[in-house]
Amino acid sequence: MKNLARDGRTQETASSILRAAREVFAEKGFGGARVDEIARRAGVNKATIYYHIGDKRSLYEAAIHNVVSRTRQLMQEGTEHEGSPKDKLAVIIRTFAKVVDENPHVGPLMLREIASGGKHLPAAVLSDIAGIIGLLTGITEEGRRLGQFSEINPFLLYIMIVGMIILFKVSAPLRKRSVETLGAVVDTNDAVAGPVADSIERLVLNAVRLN
Amino acid sequence: MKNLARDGRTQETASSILRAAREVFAEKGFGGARVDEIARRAGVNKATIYYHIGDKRSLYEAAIHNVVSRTRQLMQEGTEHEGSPKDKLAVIIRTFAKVVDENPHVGPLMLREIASGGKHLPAAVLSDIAGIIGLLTGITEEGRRLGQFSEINPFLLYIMIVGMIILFKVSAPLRKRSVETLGAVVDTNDAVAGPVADSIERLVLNAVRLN
Amino acid sequence: MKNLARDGRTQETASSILRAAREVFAEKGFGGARVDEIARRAGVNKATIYYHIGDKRSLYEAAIHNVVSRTRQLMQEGTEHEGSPKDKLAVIIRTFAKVVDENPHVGPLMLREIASGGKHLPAAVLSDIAGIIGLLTGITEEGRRLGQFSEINPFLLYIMIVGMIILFKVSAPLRKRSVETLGAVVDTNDAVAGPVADSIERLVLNAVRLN
Amino acid sequence: MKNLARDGRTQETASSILRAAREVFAEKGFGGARVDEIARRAGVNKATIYYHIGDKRSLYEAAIHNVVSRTRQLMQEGTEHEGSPKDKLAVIIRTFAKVVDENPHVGPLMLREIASGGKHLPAAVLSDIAGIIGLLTGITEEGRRLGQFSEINPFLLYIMIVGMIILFKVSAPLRKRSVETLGAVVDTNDAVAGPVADSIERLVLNAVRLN
DNA sequence: TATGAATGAGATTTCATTCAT
DNA sequence: AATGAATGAAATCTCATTCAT
Repeated sequence: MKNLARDGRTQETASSILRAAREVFAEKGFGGARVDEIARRAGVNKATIYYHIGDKRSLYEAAIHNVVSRTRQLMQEGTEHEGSPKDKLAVIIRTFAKVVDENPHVGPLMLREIASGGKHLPAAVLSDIAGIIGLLTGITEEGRRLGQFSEINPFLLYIMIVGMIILFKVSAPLRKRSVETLGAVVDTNDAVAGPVADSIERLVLNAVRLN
Repeated sequence: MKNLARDGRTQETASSILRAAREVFAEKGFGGARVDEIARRAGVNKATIYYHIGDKRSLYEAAIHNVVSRTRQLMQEGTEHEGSPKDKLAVIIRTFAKVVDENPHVGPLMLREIASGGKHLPAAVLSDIAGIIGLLTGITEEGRRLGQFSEINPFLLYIMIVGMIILFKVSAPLRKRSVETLGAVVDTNDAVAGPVADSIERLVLNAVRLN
Repeated sequence: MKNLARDGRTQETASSILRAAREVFAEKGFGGARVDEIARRAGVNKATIYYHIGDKRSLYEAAIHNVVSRTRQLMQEGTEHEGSPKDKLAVIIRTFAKVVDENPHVGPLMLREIASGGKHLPAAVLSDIAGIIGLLTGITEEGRRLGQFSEINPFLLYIMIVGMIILFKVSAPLRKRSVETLGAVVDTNDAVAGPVADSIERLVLNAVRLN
Repeated sequence: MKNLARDGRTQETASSILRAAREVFAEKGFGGARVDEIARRAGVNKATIYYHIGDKRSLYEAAIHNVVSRTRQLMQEGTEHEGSPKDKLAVIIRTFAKVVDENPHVGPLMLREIASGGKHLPAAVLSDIAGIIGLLTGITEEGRRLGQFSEINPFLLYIMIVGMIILFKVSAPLRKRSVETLGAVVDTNDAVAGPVADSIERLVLNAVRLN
């Protein structure tokens, strides 16, 4: 019992640190994030971060890994029981849209990582990404075998899906600012799951279908 | 005569600073960039940067404005003489692909800006972006009037075009690393102008056409 | 029985802590030593050190006292039954050489202490040193009374004996490194008991004899 | 003129930093020294140390090198014009005694370095030490050729000379404290050049002479 | 008796910025 | 127009120590 209680606390501390790290790294990027602020938001002493996780870069890697591996897992689970390749693609899109809606830090985190060419991605994360691409490869191959899909580069597909969803999501503030400052008439809706995901789904299915 | 020579040198100094700034900000982001490194890459003393341009933020804004305003200008010029909305869209896509191919720092710079919600975008840059969206709005409206396009949110279109091109471009190192580390079989081609831009063009035209 | 067993274990824990402390303080000095590392080498939790011994300074003092008092005791015992002043000096030299050979941490520990002027030496240690000097004083006085020794400052004698033995001992790595890096041709033997102690003995007896 | 003035200031800054570093490292050892205190004693901002010299370890190495290379140089110069091997040895002893008297930080610095086995000595310093040992090797070889000296290990000779002088010097506070605390009757004189160096000279010449 | 977790205080190092020249 | 030197402020990281269990 004692150990359970202790482990519970430890677990809690570590995950509140990771949560805070996700937030701050997403908002400011690696270089702009301050360990001090992460500690403050996690409600722990700065040294506690070093005790539980390690230096700033380890913290960053843990945060990213956390997010990406969960995303991959959800996608994998979601597609296990689906029938047609089309349905599987749809599930992937909707799953990712939901993840991004529910966790507002996924988008910026992944985007920044992409922007720096994944130069600092730890192997674990890279392998998660490869896992997702692997999923897509399986789906497109099955689609081609069944005569439903044209030939498509799974990496391009990955970028299309993940990229567009993330970009839509993270561009929300920009869209709002455009409206306010410039009077532009654009959608200022934040949610990507729902109509936006539907558009993207149609777009993607259009893109891969045999014509 | 003296003054002209001096101005010439001044001009040179300033633009080598801006070039270095683009590079470093693109690679590291605002927070990760070091004024020291920008000075080193520009081949000038750090104080010279302050003399010519100002503080770090001004330098960042100058670098980004530089890039975005040129992009907008090229798009505008390219579409002025084109006929159909379809052709105009195609020009925009190809222009941007070319810009991104020729200036490898545009992608990361813009991506990071988007990732932080454009929180720090100076008004000048915002208005350039609005200008581009305005271009797209004009094109889609014309397309609808002519019964060629379905209704489409110009901001979504902007994201589709700009986002996919940039994402493809910046993901080159990641794709390469995937290949090396994980044996994935993906396209490791860097250039986006050409076949990739063609794919994106088809995709976009598919997306906007009336079905 | 239980208590004895417990005491036995306690004893063990405490002495493994002291052993580790000697090691680390000898290698790194007081300022360079880390309580963390001492705990690791002792195979106990850091807090256990505080429970058994106290803070870093107490630990340091315990470690040094441990070493010096044992040295003094051995010297005293060794000279109690010897006859001539010369023999007593010889015993002191050989005893110290043996102590230093058997406990490689004595040298560095004492050397560092001397280097900082004994500023932090606890009274107990100082009194042990005084005891050793007292031994030497007794021997030189007896030697003078018997017309065998010239007048010699016992502190200088102490430094000669202790200093040279320690210096020879601790310079072993430096000698080795000189050989490897610079091709110097020097003795790289570690042991000081034996021929080296013999040389020092001759030197010291030469130094104190009436000429 | 401008440049000279500037260089003068730079030179001054750097050497006041090195002077302060010698002091503090000598008093506290590497681990116990604080960069803050070195900056304070040098009368400069902490960052200035990093600007001119680098991190703490570089600073330490610069300080040691500074001291040891000067010592070597003085010994070399002093023995160039002396005649007999005996005279040369005497010069070396007196030179070193003088150096140690005039620069109170040499002793502790070198002693601590020896205590940690020279583990962190930069090559430059090691080569200075080798130079000194080389000097001694030359002298003893000449002495043997002339039938004046017995065979003696130059490294042992180095330790005898350097070690005893340093030990006498740095033990001054300990001696004083012994007197005060324990009523011991020992020499509390600080200077090593003079009578003490004379004793050491006699001792050393005794040690190397053919008997 | 022993420990994992946590932390306050302080250490080293970095960096944007200024200034005299 | 340009720079080397210098720095204040703040960043990252460390570490001796304590506490609840």
